Amino acid sequence: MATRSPQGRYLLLGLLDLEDQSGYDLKQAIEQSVGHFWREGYGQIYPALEQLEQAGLVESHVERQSGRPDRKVYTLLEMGREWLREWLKEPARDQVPRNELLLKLFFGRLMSKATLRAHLTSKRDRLLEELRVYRALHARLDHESARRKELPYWLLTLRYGEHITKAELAWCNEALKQFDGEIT
Amino acid sequence: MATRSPQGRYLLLGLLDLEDQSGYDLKQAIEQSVGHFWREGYGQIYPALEQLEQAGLVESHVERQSGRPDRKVYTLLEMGREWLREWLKEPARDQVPRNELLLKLFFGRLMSKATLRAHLTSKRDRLLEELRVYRALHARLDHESARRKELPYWLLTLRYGEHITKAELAWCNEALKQFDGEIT
DNA sequence: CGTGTCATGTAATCAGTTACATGATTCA
DNA sequence: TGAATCATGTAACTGATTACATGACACG
Repeated sequence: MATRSPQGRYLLLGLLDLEDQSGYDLKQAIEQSVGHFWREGYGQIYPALEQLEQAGLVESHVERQSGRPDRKVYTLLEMGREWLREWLKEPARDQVPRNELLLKLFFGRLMSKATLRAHLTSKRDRLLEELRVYRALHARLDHESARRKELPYWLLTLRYGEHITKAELAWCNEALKQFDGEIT
Repeated sequence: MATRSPQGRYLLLGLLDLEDQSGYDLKQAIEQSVGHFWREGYGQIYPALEQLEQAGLVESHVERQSGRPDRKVYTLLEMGREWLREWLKEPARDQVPRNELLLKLFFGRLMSKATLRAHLTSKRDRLLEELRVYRALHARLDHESARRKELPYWLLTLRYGEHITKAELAWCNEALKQFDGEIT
């Protein structure tokens, strides 16, 4: 496992540092904690866990369950914790930007004003929904994780999302105002 | 070419609609026009152009040059323009979010305050630089493209970048203030 | 004389998504 | 009876990045 290996692995290490859990649990945990800025599917998680185990960064044991499938629960090993710490020190690279909406709007001259507005209002709706999710998350964090030492960091990433979403919303409304009423 | 084929193809069609050009030109054009929200490398562009030609959406002719390599210049065909228009009507999907900086900050408890601040200040510096680029782009557009019909759409995407970057900057400063002075 | 620009492309690798497969239990 | 949840995984496909290869000219 080279230093430049996929960042998703470190996410798994980081979550396992908080709590022992299975691949299935990890998927859930990802959605609920970092889901607004990072996503992983099972197709990434399960093979990654196996590789991490082979590399000696985590270990696993099978928990037998009655009535439902057995769980394979992973534990972070000291070596894994060290890899995680090392990774945290390295500078973060910006993701390659890829914004499909902007790509379409860039060629906005080729579409009708109605389509243009539809793109923008649909985006605005999704943004409003996102804001609601953030508020719920915020409330849940304040309530359930009030005394966790990690809380300030979790709030930091949450506030990022709120800042960005509000900015997108402002842009959206500004754009809609600009094309408001224009026909053709 | 199915409807869900890579969006980068449509970018090529869109740029070819503005002007006939070569793969090399397209790379340059991408960087200078949509570079802040979309990137493509030669490894994508050249094969894509060939596929577009085979699909009958563009055509090419070779321009001989003395002293420098020949250019293969592509032209958008009517069918390509139609594909482009159809694509523009379809709703844009949000990209999968992947923010490496936030991923690290989420596990901020495992790093020193110095590292945390280093991550944030480095991000802030990059954001300030981005803002400068936007200002330059803004000026160039106002000056060089003043009478282009596409200008309002180009400005729309530019303002998006400005909004977002400013929001990120505000978040960054807020975060730095929060961890200011904290040692350990 | 080395670096950068112009110009086109291929091949190898790596990453990511989607679909598929299994199978018991719970809930409406 | 059918859908959702729990739980693990594989295989196929698609997409993206990186490195490599070529070669002339211009600039300092």
